[in-house]
Amino acid sequence: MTSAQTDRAAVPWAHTDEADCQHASRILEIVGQRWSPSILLALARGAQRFTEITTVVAGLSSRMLTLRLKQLESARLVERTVIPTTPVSVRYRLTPQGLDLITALQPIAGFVQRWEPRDRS
Amino acid sequence: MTSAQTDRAAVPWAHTDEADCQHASRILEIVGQRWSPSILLALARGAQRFTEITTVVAGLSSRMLTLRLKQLESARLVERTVIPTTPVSVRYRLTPQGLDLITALQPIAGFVQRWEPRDRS
DNA sequence: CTGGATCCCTATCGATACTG
DNA sequence: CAGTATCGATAGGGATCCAG
Repeated sequence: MTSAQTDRAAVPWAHTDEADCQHASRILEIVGQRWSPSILLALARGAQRFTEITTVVAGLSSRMLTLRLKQLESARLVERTVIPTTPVSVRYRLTPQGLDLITALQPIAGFVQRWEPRDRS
Repeated sequence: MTSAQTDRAAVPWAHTDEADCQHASRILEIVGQRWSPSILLALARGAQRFTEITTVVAGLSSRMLTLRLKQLESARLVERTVIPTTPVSVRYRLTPQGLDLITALQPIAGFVQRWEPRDRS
């Protein structure tokens, strides 16, 4: 129990190096942004239209949604499709990568449920 | 069911509700902060002293470390222990909750390795 | 060694108004 | 419907200096 009482071979994060951490940080900084989780959740649940997302996510302005969607799109988590009707409609969908991220985020939900004080009525 | 073509019973995030999302957002906003992942990683790998962390995490100033540690502490992810030597030394450790968070963050590392383009310029 | 206090610049956000 | 433009307030972050 001197410096590291943990077994490096047994714990998965032991061989997470700085480079991985940098990469993970970028993802976490995107996902950690305000509104990002809510937007991803909305998309995961089937929302596709711009206005639909602003409706589902309470308090989200169109301005912020635009900003977030651009980020998520350049992170290749969300795909934007323009359908040339009149007027044009735009559809947003999670990419396979985005879906994978949602899956990777699931343990966080579990963590929250384990530790967050549940108010039961 | 309305417009969701997904099977609610099959996909785990389907029954993630807004409340869970709010809770998860708070965690993600903390973890997504600049330096937070690096600090958590440093602690997970055995760093305990203040200066040790600033050394391990390149570019991290004492000011930012102070701020982040306070956040992590009030989120109950990190525990601060003062050892009354002369001069006093302070030890930071991950709480069980903090360790659990690290574990919950592991899939993110997996995600990154799956999708991040390996840089071979 | 472990921070706290300032300064100062920038990024971010919300509100509002406007457009094709 | 799906955004863009602008503004003002605030929060974040780096640099620097200081203190117990």
